[in-house]
Amino acid sequence: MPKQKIDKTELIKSALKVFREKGYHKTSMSDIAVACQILKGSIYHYVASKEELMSEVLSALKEHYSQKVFMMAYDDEFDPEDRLSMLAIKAEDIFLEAQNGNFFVNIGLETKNTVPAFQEIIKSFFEEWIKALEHLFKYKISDEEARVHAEVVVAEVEGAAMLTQLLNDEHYLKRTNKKIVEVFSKWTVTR
Amino acid sequence: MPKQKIDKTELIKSALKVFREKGYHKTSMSDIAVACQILKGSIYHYVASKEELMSEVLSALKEHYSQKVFMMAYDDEFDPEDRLSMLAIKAEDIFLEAQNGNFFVNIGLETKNTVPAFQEIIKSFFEEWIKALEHLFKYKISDEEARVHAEVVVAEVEGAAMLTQLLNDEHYLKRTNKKIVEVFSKWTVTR
Amino acid sequence: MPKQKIDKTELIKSALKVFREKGYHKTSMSDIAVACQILKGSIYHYVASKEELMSEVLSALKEHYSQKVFMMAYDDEFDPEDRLSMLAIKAEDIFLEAQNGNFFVNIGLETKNTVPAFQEIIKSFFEEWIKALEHLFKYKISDEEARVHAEVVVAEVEGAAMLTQLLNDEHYLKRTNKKIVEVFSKWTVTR
Amino acid sequence: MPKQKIDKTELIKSALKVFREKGYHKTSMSDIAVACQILKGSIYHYVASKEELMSEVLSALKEHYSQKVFMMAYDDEFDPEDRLSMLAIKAEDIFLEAQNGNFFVNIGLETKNTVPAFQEIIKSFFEEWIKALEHLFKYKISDEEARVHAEVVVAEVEGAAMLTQLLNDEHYLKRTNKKIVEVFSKWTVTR
DNA sequence: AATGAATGAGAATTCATTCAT
DNA sequence: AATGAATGAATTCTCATTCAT
Repeated sequence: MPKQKIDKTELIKSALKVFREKGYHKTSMSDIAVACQILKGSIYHYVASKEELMSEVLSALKEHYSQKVFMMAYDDEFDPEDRLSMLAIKAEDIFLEAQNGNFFVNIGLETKNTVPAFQEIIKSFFEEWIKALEHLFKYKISDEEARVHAEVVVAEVEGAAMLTQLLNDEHYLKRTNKKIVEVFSKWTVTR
Repeated sequence: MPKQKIDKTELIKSALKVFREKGYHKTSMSDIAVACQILKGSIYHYVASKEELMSEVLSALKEHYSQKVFMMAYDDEFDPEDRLSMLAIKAEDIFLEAQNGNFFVNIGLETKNTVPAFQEIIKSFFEEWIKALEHLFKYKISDEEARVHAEVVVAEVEGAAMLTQLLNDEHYLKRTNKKIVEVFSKWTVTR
Repeated sequence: MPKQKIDKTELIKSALKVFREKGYHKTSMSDIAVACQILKGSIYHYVASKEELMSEVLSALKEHYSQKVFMMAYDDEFDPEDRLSMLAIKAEDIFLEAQNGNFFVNIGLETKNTVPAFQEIIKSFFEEWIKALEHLFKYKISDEEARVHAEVVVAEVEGAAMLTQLLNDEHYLKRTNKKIVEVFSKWTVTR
Repeated sequence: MPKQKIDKTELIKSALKVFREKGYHKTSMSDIAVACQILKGSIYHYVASKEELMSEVLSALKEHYSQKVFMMAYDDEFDPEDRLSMLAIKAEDIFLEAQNGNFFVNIGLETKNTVPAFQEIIKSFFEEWIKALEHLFKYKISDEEARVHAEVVVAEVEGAAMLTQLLNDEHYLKRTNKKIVEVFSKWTVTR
């Protein structure tokens, strides 16, 4: 009696939720099955392994960021200031909503030496993020400075997100985001 | 052949090495036993459980930082500039040597929702670090600014360490450390 | 080779056999797995733990006694004398067949201070047994006397079963059962 | 630094306490070591194995009953009635004090099929008990009846002790002991 | 497609026992 | 005698994965 109970998108969404909560190694296929209300064995109709499932989760999430968040940096309909603001707000929302920081960071650190397969996609997430910021900063500062500043900003945000998580205090992340936008606004255009 | 093969300090050192490499959940007691060249079961002479072992590792490491690193911030024999420099160098060395970033961050993020017992000690590590920096910054800026700046610096360093790890490029961490020391030197004393 | 190899009823029957033989603590999940010809791990498809397995065994066995043995005390199609006789015969058969006395007694005594979870169901077994006898005795003696006598009879039978087991001699149990039926027959109805 | 910390008698007493509480299989050498405040390894100076330890415990306890309890049955300084009374009181005290019923029964049932070595001594305990009662009953009834009645009395007491334990109600044991003494007193001497 | 029973390797932990000091 | 570290086998339980239905 085969009846489609879920589709792959739902599986990936549920898996993300569980992986976010418990991390990669501590999440069992059973946990995920419970989360999508199917049986453990059925997961293998959609993916070949736990590792592949996580890869798909990471890809889907990265795609989401690319198209819904980083993309905003290139949208000429808005001022660069507004675009940066929007980026910052989106990022903050995502971090705080999930209450678990940046998924790419969490999984990246946890699996660095145990599941190398995930590193590539995680790397590309950060590259895109840095590039989006770099693009905006180029409106105001030199190409070289823009790259450096983009890297610094990503580091600051991630560092703040981590403190927010480990010290259970949202102010680290909020203050950092505010500062980033302010600094940008104050720059006089030099190019 | 019952004869002292290891002592608790060695066990904790070996455990740290393995936990650093594979994280908490992916490390098995067997992995640790291999690392200390004893049998799995013998570990239970020293600690009651894997969780307790990790707690001891975290405590020992925090103690090490307190006494060998953060302590330097309070050593009046050196200029504040030099003390900050020394702090930065020490921290950088540790991060890069281990090739696995900040142990407290890695374990803290991995176990946040799965082993709450570790959060307290991890929190205290960051508190001490922030306080050490705050103490130094107070030589040059107001009390309130000093606290804020200390938090920012920790976030920056950790963010950079994370990028260094995930993107496999040491320059993030090195640049950040350099910048922090430079900024400090440039401040004219205002108090 | 995933195909139905056993069902839960079989698991419980096999577990009962092994528990009867070796008791609770000395029986390993491995022993039970061997008895049902499945793998150790597979047992956990049916029950969550050894403790739960024993609970299910006790429940199933109590249910069996309720419906196949104690129930006979209330069957109006037979004389009270015959009903008591049938009860005694059934009980004797079961004790002697298993060669291990009364499972509820054995497990109850073994686990009294180590697995309190079993006590409830064991208690209820004895309560039902006493009530069944009490019901029969009420045909001949006062309500109060009937209760006391039911308790005494259960104690006598269990004491005899124990001696039969520990001294390896069936005569204790057989004699006791005979006496109980005889005493009942000799009572002149007083109510 | 070898200093006598305990003697064998103390070891056996402590072991009895723990075995009574947790049974044979669930008691670990470690539990016993804790109870006598020595180290696990030191137990092996006194006994060669856990099994030997239990054997010594059983022997010591049986010896105690022989000399302090059953012996009373043969003491011509008292009336047979008084002797039986004393026996009953002693037995009741012991059962109720320990709150764990009859040690010989508990261990006998638990280890019947797993540690045959204990059965011999357990058997001899019951034989002596029965013989002591038989000796007293012979004052009033025929040799053959005396033996049978002694067996019945032991069964009744043990059955009642078991109910007292499993149903958590002292009245079973107390009522049985009272009855036994009363019945004895009522017998007119027939020999 | 979905089920759910089965697998088998491996996890953490316990424990009786040994033995050099 | 006592210690306490070490052993190694066994125990309970978990889990990713397979596959007949």
